[in-house]
Amino acid sequence: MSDTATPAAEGPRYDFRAAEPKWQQAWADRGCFHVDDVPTDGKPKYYVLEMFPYPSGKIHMGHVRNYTLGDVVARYKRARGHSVLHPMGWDAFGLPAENAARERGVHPAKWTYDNIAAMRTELKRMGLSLDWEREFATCQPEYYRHQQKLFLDFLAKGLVERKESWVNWDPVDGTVLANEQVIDGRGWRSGALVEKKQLSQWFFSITKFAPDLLAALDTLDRWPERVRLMQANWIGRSEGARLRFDLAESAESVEVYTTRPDTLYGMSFLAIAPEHPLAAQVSATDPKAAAFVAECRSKGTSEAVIETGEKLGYDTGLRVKHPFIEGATYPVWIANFVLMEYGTGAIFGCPAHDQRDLDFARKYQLDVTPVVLPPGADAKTFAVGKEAYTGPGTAYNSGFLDGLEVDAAKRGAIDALAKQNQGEGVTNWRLRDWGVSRQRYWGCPIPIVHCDSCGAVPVPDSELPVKLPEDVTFDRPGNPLDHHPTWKHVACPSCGKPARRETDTFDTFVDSSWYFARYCCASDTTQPTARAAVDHWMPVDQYIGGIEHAILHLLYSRFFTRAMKETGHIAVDEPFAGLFTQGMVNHESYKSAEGTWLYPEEIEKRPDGTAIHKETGAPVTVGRIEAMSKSKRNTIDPGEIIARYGADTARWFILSDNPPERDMEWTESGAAGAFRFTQRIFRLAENLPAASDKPADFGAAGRTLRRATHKAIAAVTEAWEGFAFNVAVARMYELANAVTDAERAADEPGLGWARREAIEAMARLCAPAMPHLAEEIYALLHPAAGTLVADLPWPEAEPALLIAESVKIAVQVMGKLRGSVEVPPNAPADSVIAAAEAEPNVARALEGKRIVKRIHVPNRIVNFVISG
RNA sequence: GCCCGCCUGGCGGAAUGGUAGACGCAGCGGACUUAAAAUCCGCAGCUGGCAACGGCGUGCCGGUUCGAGUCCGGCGGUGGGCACCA
Repeated sequence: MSDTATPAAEGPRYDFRAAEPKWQQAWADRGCFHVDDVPTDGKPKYYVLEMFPYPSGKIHMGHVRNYTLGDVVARYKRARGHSVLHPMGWDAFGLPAENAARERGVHPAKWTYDNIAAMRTELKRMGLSLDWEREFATCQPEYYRHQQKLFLDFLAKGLVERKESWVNWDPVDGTVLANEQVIDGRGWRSGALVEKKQLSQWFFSITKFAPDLLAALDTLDRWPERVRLMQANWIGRSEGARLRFDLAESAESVEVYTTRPDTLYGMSFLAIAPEHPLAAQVSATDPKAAAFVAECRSKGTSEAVIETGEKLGYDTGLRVKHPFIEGATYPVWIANFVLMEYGTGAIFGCPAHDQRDLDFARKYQLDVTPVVLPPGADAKTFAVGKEAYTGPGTAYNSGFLDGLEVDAAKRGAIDALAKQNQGEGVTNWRLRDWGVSRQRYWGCPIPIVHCDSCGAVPVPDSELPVKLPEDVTFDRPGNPLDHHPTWKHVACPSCGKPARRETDTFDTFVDSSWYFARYCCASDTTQPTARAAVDHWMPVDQYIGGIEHAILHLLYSRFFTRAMKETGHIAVDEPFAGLFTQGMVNHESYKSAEGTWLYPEEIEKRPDGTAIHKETGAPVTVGRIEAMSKSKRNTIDPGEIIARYGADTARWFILSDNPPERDMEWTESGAAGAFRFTQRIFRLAENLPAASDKPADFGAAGRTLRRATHKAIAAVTEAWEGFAFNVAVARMYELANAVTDAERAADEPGLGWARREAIEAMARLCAPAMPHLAEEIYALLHPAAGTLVADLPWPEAEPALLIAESVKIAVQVMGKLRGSVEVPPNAPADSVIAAAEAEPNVARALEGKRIVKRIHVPNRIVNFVISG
């Protein structure tokens, strides 16, 4: 070592507790991360956005990961010469605030703003390169007044509808859930079993954009393929036919949607959803039918069915006529597997070519007639057993369709139906309109007044915002806005007579469907978006967040952006040009002998991997690694980690563990290892010799180190660029190892200069990940400069130093490695092959064989193909 | 049931079709220390061999190729999304 060793018992040399606040202050003082709404600096723009947090009160490791990833991108792009918009705010409406009000008597607003204050402090400790001047919370009237304006503009454009419809009622949250928000028959937030209930509510007409929302997925080439697939499946385009079946005994008819009109001749029944109007009609006079319908409703959507897999039906006794076969009629069943929300709420059953229909037919002994003959099958012997045939083939047993392939038969059937005026080809979508009415207090009021004379009347722009009243009580279930003694009583804006305010508030997904646009012009109080600013910054160049938002939030935001474009508030169609979905942060879980979950700090790990309870010494079961959750007590508080190791260590470990799109495991030893690294590179910086002029020539050690430095610059740049953040970290460890080697090498002229070069490169390369340490080291190297790393351009590798002095070529015989030879880079093939043949171990393998072929890949490999 | 992803040492993982296991974590051995901590040096896929050197090896089976973790086909496992979607 060229310097005295670290004295014993001395604390960490790099004092992050002093350094981190110091540099955070320096960045703030210089306004490093501020950008103008409409910049005039001529730099290319780059908008980095991480999904804004719900203010629960404390940040968790998922936030640390999310915001670290975003900060790496923001700082890197900034160094690359972009003007970077990197804002932060709060998704501040939502049920937890109301739950807190009900449980603890604290007002939702106070609870929310207190939480925001606490979380802002914690976030600021992370040292993120944010423009805090753009901060807002969606619960501020200054934000939601513009949202109300957007709603009114959408309404005027015909993008909002009020519909009477069956809704999912969450009895615990006392709120309506969109179908998309019901999971296994339970509310996605409350977990309560959902009941069906009919309500009148507001819908955004997202289905009007279904074709475009689907088609435009192809343009999102910087989105993960699987997210695009998930959205495509969710939108669910299908081609089929809508056709009318006439009832045999009356003039009425039933409309059916099918994707397989080619199998009409294989029909054996017609089935309708329990919510279908015809089912209600039958139930009116048939108590058994009524009982069956009631049973289906109380069973909820799917859970019981999933468990039993049983398809249940009730034969109404009604019969329908076949559109093609004169005189043929089929029974009409009410079936629990037919969805009212999809297609027309009625299907025709062709058991031979649909598995569900087949299961149903077998259960109730209905006919199974195959009408599609698989290629090569014999029409006389082909039969359907327990598996429906859904593959390609030729129509048979199908009258005029006989002999046609599936696609041709579909067209033939549709043409015939159209000719008879009984049906037509249609495109069907799985996507449904977005119901946004919520019967709760802590949300954005829907700016509508209900008048007995005029109906639903929009609140005039001049009266916005419709503010939430502050004096509300939570002493009974239901919506406090509805209970409020005066708030809802207003004069009709249209006729002036007494009328009532809409007491529903918006789904909080509305708040998060346009916040990214608002950030661009957060200080403009007059309008939702200032076009010059929004047109400059949008779309978001890199959006980063959890995969759990792959469908709803992203799809709603895509809809909102289109609706805002139609109403003149934005120029783009797509809000997010680039999307990155991060994995979860997991941790081991621990259980005591009594079966209770234990916090990580309550246990002590032993070298063999087992664990004991710290206080009692009792053995502890080390459970599986799973998502951090309060109930499992396997949470790690980022605040404590930052207090103990500093923000840079937390950021570094979270980047280093694994690729950012995968789930990671937070480990104590990994965090400690990251901390050691921060100390190590600081020590390498402290041990540097004094600055000197760049020498004309370097010795062997100096040349080796300089090559390592410039290779690292190239490799880390590529890794940051490609979201291979764990690889970037690995390359910096390699550089640190190279500096350590140089530190230990015999001194030679210029080596000190090379070491300083390496450490300066290290500081600047690691700055996106460890910005405080980077500043500290840079200041150590340039005490008088007064320059911040945050303001420096990105380092460039010298191309000449990326070329190795010699390369090691692997030599294979028949694809098996037999040795290697050291040759100059780009050496001529002849000389490389000659050297390879001469290598002793290779020569032995070649002895007595005939070389059939010599393969030479420059700078990489030689392979001999031999015979005999 | 449908759709998607993933599968590499004890662990996280690296690897434009070209020396599999970089880098880190954990581990082992050593140096320093009265001792510990910290730090530094070294070892480390499995297997045979004293060694030189060999055999096997990226979930399994096959294919393409001079050469496959990587490309293709099939199978298995695992994780996720959606789900009676007609």
